Amino acid sequence: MNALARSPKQMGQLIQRHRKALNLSQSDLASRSGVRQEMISRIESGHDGAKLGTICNLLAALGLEMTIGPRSKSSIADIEDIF
Amino acid sequence: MNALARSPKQMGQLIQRHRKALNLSQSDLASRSGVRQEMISRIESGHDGAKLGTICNLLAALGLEMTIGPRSKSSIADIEDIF
DNA sequence: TCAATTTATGCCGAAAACGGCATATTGTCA
DNA sequence: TGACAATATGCCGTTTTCGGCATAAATTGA
Repeated sequence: MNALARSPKQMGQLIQRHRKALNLSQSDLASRSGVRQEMISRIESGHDGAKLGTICNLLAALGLEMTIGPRSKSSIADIEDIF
Repeated sequence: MNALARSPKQMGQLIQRHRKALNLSQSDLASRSGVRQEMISRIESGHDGAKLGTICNLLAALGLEMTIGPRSKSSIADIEDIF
């Protein structure tokens, strides 16, 4: 299922969600991705300003990928984010 | 149409493609997004290490959005990038 | 309850982003 | 060919990332 990530904050939430879905600790993800546990913590908690390369490394380590498309369809992900 | 962006380089190419599709100059996009023309130039030409927030601003100004999903389907975007 | 694990936070230093400005390079069109 | 627009590159100063290490706070399980 694809989820929206319009802001660094949403991106952090998605990374956390998928990490937990894989039953990985931040340290596990850290050793897989090369990104340190402390940074993962900061990124997941909405920390603005992570580098795109860092995010790409995390997503790859989680078996995820980014796609770009027209901004329109209000998907289920939007509604989930409200609550 | 949704396109893959697994790396900062791919992301830059996509931003450039969509900017041109809208007939915008880098300066036009700069004033819309708050990101300076010089940075847009560097990002479009594969500049590693832009901040996620900067990318989000550019995408929003282009009417685009990011989605995150499982890494699997080799889409047309992959094949395009080979050539 | 208590210990172990997990997550969050603080500080340091090196490297880099980014705003800002200047200017070189390239592209376009008359 | 010449003028103008668009894009690329260089430098400076401030801010921030990020690696690295330490440790506090929170969570989990026995």
